[in-house]
Amino acid sequence: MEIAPDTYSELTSSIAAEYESLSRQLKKFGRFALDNSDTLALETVTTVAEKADVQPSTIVRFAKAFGFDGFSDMQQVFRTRLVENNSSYRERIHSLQNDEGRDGVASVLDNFTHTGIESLEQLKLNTPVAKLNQAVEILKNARHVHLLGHRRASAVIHYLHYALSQLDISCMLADGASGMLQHQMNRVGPEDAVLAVSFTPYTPVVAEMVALQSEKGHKIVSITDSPLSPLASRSTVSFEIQDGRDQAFRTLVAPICLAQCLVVGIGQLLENEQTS
Amino acid sequence: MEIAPDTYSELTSSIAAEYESLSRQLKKFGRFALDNSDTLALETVTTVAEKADVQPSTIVRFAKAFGFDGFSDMQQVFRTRLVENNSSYRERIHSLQNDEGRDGVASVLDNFTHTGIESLEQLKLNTPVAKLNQAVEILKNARHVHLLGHRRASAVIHYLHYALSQLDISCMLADGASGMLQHQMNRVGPEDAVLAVSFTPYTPVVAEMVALQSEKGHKIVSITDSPLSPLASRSTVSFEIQDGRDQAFRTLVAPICLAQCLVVGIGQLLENEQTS
DNA sequence: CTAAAAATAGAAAAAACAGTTCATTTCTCT
DNA sequence: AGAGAAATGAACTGTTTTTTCTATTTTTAG
Repeated sequence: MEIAPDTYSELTSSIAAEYESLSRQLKKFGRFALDNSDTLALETVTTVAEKADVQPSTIVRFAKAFGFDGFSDMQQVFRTRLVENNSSYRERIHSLQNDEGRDGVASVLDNFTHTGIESLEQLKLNTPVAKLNQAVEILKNARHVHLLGHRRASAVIHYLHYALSQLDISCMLADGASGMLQHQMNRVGPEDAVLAVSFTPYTPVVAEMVALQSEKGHKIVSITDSPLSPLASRSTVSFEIQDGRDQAFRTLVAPICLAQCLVVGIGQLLENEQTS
Repeated sequence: MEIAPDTYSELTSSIAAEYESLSRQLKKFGRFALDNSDTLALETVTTVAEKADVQPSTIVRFAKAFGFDGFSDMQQVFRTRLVENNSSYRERIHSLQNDEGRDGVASVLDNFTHTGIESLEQLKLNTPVAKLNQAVEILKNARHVHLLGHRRASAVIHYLHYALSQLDISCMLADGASGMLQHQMNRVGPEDAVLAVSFTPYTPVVAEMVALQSEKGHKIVSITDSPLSPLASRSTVSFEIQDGRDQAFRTLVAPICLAQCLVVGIGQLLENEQTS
């Protein structure tokens, strides 16, 4: 490496490109640097070294390996980034929320991050803790958890399938693959729980299944988008995530976040039981 | 002044409040400090002194007048501002995190909504529009889009599968169901594109598949979490979503949002073509 | 207008720091 | 398995940086 990168993105590219040719400690620090650019920008070598759990000399060697004079020289790159990042943020605030001047795919990004943030704020404000506790309790105690959701909701279901399995909770996708939905749902027993997810326009078959399971008296936790949803009235606990604005900006961000909360909530409960 | 402000906004208020009672040089520097917070955060006393056209000792006296130990102590306030401003942490924290005393599943909700918001802000700030355009272009022009992702990433893949299908884009899940991954990937042709999603710890088989497809010269768009990811180097376009903090709070919120941006970006392009 | 008090500038002392050197460990190739 | 090479860790050194101190200037009050 002869010539030092002079922008942050050049530096990350360089690190990524030469990563494999680096030695053990240099790799370790490279990873740290990419994940902690703020620290690199502000702290002293000694402090950075402590946080990255390497020797200060390693950091200087790292810097030299990428063509810098030393740590301070490299640090400039991280500092510049911090300032520029920051000023671009201010500019966006300045041009209000509609982000004038950004169009095409850039405005799409702005819009979705913005509505995503809004919907997370709504999620936090509108989700009753009692419901969360109830749902977590039901799911934790279930012999099997059956995951029901089609179309948009299938993303949420698949996340739950993965995450619950990690917690050693027995769960099965009722995704209707190969036309087996009926069979999959017939296996729900009285000690099981159904976790159903569905948004407008509610897939009829999902609504039917929920109704059926409800009649059988099975426990149902549902994530949906309105108290008027066919899922809401039939469920033991239902979370209604208001999507707010128009259909064009309906986002899965809040449902995914809620799903994650449920999983971690269960995880905590299980931990507590183990330690006690 | 007895107690030092510990946030930037507190400091500005203090300066404003006591401005009139300050001496000539202290006023001069106070004004400079308010107008050049970046300089204050990054440069040394000597440098700041030169730029502000005062003596270093003046700056130290200024700092002490506002209750700090000295320059370094005061500088911390400017530095934390630089970092926190980046995620507009301060503003959001007021609306979100005031809920101390919430514990159990309530604090889980608070934490995840909070980190979700942070990661969406990071997404918006750190996603180069050029990459977005490039990715959208590739996916739109592909004969078939092959969706590759396991474990946590499968949620993203399933969302994409649903959403791209809605746009009448031919896409196929390469989810490795029934051990068919190899076959599924063999069907990728030169006019196709692969959309791969993977996060730490990268599923080896996914990384292998991406490497293989890359060698064949096929177009690959990837969503991952670090420039050092095995996906990043092998892809035509790769989005690296910094997860920031510790594993416990890794969230799918940003990847899902990005996926949605890609889909809508493609949708817009298709619309424009129809109308023209 | 003068004297005392406050503020300021410059320099010198103290502290912190980056970068280097060298002994030790780890890796690699024969 | 052993010798040589490369990488690593720790202490050390020369600088830079911060802070304190003092002489000088400016301001204020009698």
